[in-house]
Amino acid sequence: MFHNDDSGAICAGAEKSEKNWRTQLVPKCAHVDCGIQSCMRDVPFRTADKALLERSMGVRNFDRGDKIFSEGVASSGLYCVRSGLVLLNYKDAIRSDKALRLVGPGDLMGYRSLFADEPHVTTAEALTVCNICFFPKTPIIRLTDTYPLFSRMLFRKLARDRGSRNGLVMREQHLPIKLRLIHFLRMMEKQYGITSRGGAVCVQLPLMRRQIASLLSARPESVARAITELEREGLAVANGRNITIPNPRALYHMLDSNDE
Amino acid sequence: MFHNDDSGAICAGAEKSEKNWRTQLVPKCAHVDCGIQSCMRDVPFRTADKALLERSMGVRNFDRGDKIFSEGVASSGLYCVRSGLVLLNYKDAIRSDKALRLVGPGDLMGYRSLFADEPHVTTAEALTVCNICFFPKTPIIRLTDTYPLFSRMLFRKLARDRGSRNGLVMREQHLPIKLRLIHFLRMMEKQYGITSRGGAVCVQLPLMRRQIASLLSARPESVARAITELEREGLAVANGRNITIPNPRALYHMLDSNDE
DNA sequence: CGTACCGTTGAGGTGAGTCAAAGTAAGTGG
DNA sequence: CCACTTACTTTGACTCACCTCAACGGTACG
Repeated sequence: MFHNDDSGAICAGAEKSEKNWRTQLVPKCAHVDCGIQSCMRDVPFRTADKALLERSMGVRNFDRGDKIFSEGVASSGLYCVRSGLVLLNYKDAIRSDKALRLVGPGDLMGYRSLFADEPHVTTAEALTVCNICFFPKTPIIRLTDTYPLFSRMLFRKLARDRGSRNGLVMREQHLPIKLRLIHFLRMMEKQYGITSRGGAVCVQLPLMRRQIASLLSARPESVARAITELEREGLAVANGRNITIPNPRALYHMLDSNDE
Repeated sequence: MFHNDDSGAICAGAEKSEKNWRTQLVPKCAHVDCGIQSCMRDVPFRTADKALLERSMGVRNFDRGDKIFSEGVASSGLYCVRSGLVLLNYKDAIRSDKALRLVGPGDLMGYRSLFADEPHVTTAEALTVCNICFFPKTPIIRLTDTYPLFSRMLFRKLARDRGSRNGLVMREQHLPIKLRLIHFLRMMEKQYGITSRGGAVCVQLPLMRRQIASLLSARPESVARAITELEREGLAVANGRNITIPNPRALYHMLDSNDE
């Protein structure tokens, strides 16, 4: 379970500033409104315990490029992305960086490290401006110990997150780059695509070619070439990080019948 | 969390026989002695609850090639490998089979599907004769609800399992085949290697070239060639599925300094 | 003794990596 | 506002690691 994309650094964004998580401006709604909330429904929290969670919660904004937590650092809690997009990186067998997966709004990070009680094996980097909330280890453990249902809902969420979404990117790496790219676009489109009338979908990717390439286990040049090829085939229109897919069904059809 | 290698099929081994899990000969020790036991230490189980777990536990043997559970089937519980080796397969974006990871003695299977309350996305196939025990969903959920510490220990085990071991195979697939093979051998050697005096290690791989290739996202021919090349370099001696590594440090050194 | 499958080796093709260079966009300072 | 820097993107030419296809030896099994 948990895969390796864990995390939970001590005051992770130390490189950003010494600002404490609490000092940051907390959005108007003081209550918990991130991914963990879906695990709290139906759980008969006592008022005091709910207050504990809310009190201990920290919220911070990160700029593009900021590290939210870093590999090798001990976990100090659970991170939850409210807005923005985060990339988890790890180091492979020869110690070079490799993108592992994307973490988006409503997703949790740092759980593997938290529950394993081991240092992070990944580094979380903000791809866009991010609003991220943080729950320190102690109250989280205390609440999972007190409320088994909360615990179960939390694990259900984690188990389901990994099941779908971009965890899949990693599993397709034996396919040709073009198919991996299509697969990647399909995932991004599901989460971030804007469908216009006519069926065309526009995705604004918050990743640069280098990062897409790392996710796909490829090189930036190869990604550029694959995109160019899709353009030549009329399956996509790229404009920097904006990609328009005129006919999604035609594009995804290539995954089913991989006849060039 | 959980990665996608989940599982927990209903009477999974239906293709093997209609034998119920309980009908199989249970090894002399009637108590729980598989991977889940490590999660039970220090947990203040009441006698009745411990008995419940033991009573509901099923044990079965599988022959080489048997399916323990299959993709698409709903989870019915948690599987634990006592002995033998199991391969988890999934279907990729173009619906062709791909090996995901190996599951060995003490490891759990089927947890993602169990906790996500979703069908299995993988198929578990016995690579060797396997002795596997099974805990039905209901008592497992009941016990995790009753004993938060048990729950936490269980998740800790799962989180730690994925962190190390062969989950890593998947993450190295952008490296050349030879390095992936070395990485794979290192993992297998740690678990199944027999070290003779002199430092040489002998590993008897229970996988055929085809399966190794699938794990490494490569072709059987390429695996054979990579092994041959390691032999030419004096780093390994292969005899079918027996591989002897005369000097493990020299072999693994290639991962650090990948200068051919 | 044939059938079937696994494992190995060879020959040949190709997808994708490497290297290099030019084009583009974004930020900086005068 | 415009040079200048810097980093990202794209394209081309070349190379090579790996895949494909095919043949052959070994072993198991009926």
